[in-house]
Amino acid sequence: MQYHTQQRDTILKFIENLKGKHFTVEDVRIHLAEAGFPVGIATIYRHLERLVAQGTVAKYETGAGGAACFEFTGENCTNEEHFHLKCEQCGRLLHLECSELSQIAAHLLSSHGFKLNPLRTVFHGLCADCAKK
Amino acid sequence: MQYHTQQRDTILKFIENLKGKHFTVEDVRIHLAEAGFPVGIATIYRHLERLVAQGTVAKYETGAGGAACFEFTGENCTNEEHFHLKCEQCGRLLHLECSELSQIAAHLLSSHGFKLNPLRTVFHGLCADCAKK
DNA sequence: TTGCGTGCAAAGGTTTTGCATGGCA
DNA sequence: TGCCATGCAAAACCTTTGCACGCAA
Repeated sequence: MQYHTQQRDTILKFIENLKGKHFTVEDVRIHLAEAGFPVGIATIYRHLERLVAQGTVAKYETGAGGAACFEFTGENCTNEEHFHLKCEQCGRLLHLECSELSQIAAHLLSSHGFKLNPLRTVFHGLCADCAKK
Repeated sequence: MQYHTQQRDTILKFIENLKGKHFTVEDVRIHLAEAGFPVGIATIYRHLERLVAQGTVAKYETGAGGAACFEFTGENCTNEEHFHLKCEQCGRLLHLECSELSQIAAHLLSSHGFKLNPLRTVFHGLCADCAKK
């Protein structure tokens, strides 16, 4: 059973507006605090954990030491074609929609029996901007 | 300038023998301690950091909370076709050599200007064993 | 009233850093 | 001798957990 609390609603409202963008636990905490409704970090972690388990939110672990990134995906999440690129130089996390890339999920499954989770997979490398230099 | 120390040699000898396998800082520390030549954790971190910068060792950050995985690749590292799969259920980090997959690196570069670093990229999902269940 | 949600603080684990000491060149 | 390397301990960082209290149903 799940209660409706002010904290839950406030968190949900904030991250729903970030659909298509990623955020960290700190982002949520700071925003809520600045909005005049501070919420404990543990509560934010607990809600996000639950939302991830439900599939409403995706979690990207972009490397030890740095904070994890989350992203609101919504209930009917069909973004199989949505990938993430993490630049090793500038540190940015970029979004990439590419149908060609989604073929690799099919390949991994049919040829290697591995069921790829695009919502957790992050490609590491150099972004176009940084590669120029 | 870089000095030749016993610690450096001992660490290098150990991880060279692990070529093709991955290891954590703890693995190194425990092995060296059991071998009768304990080395401080900070030293292991500092050496691995340097080796990663040199390109001799690859580092995989397999998720916050868990320890990072390293892998000795050697100087003339040509394993562009070598990828890693991390199972979300059993936690294993699997190696995968697949020429078809290496095409995605080419695609990312030509179509999106992103220079993929296979040595840092980890695919997340369910391994064949866990997917059966 | 029942029991989940909340928040604080403490604990957990990994990694980094400061500083005095020790070893290589 | 000069400088880098080492190791210990402390700190930093993100995240999880224990526990008492508060609030939703």
